[in-house]
Amino acid sequence: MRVLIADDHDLLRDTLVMFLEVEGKMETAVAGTFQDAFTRIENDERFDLILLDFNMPGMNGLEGLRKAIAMCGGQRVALISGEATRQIAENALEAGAAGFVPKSLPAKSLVNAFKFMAMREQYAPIDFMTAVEEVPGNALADKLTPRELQVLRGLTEGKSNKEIARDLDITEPTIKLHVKTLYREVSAANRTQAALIALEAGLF
Amino acid sequence: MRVLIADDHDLLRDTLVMFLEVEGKMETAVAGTFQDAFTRIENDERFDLILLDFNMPGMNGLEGLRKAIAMCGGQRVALISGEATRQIAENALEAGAAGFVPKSLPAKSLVNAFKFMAMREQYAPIDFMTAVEEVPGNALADKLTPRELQVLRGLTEGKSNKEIARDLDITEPTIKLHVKTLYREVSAANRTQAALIALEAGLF
DNA sequence: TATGACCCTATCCTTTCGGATAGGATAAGG
DNA sequence: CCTTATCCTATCCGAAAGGATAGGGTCATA
Repeated sequence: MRVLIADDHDLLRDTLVMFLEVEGKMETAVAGTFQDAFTRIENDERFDLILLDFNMPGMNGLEGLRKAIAMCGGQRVALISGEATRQIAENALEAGAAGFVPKSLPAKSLVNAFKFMAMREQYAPIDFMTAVEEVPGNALADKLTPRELQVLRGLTEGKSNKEIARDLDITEPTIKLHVKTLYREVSAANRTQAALIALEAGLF
Repeated sequence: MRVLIADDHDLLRDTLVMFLEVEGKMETAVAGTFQDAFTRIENDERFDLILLDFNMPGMNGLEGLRKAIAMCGGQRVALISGEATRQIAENALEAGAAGFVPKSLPAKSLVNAFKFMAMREQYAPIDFMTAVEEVPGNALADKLTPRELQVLRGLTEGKSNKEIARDLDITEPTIKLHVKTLYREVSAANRTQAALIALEAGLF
């Protein structure tokens, strides 16, 4: 089984390669940037699994994932990340990724996940996908109406009510109302706190 | 040589442990949260090196580092991180850390760095420490006076001018002055943006 | 001793926020 | 049909925030 690992953290890459070769009897190839990975995919023979880091240089989030999936017809492409949210994982799976692997996964599970994905199954750790969903404090997005979420996004961008009003093409008084009710719903005392809380919760 | 590795990414921890034991002939112990690490330090025998992840649960940035250094008298405590900025690394070293290890370091170098730190030397990768320095936008903390930094911290906590004034035991007009000048220095249009910029830059 | 950097206080004024309240329109569901 | 939820508009008012300016104090350094 042949695996390509693309991650800008040499430390993880080096140790992971060693682990996969010893424990999983896998052949490995590595890349440190998206461009690296890209050229390897173009030139080398086929891989049973391609692992792309979400935060690596050139990756540009899900854009890189989509590009990779599109260009290496049929080869399995999975996402790996230490920081990504459940939302991102879901989007990746929707985009046709072979799976999502958080770095909080034990190394042994990783080997199993790899084999699973190479068999053309879609993988994502259940606890990761469900955990965040049912935490009440983090169901933040569900407590807000679509409109309030749009307003909240504006707050997280440091915009004034007037600016948000212009962006959403509604009047400022309306924005103020949404802002006010939104404060209650996320337990914020002012717009800065609301922005911080939203970011903390992984929204946007 | 005995090493404690505290990181919430099982994947890195597992593979790193294996690597260190095989390549570096080191004994390892692990922890997944700051609390875990804390109890291990309290109960276990002494370590030649303790490695703390900057982003792990309970760590709270540099606060956890300081706590660890203070409580395990004489033992070497180093910081590891995949995302931290040069600024954070510098602060860590100033706080008395044995060193700073970015996850972009090759695994082989890591073994050497560990041995180096265990010999009571202070370690930080030169390229990492110099590279970011010449980016003008990231010298953020250096552009602000100590007082302005205190005020900025208040902003990142979503506090009002009045609250900040009470905290720092100075009058509100003074806070407003610092806030205003601070905006110019970090290129913010309002307090929310200032808070976001500060957090983005890795301050606090 | 003089200059400059930093910190503090203060006043004035305008804009923005944030809260309270009172409506109206629409769509979904009992 | 009525209720409820959501989104919209609007006005009023007090409290913050933000900008401009004018001081005074300390301390290090030239």
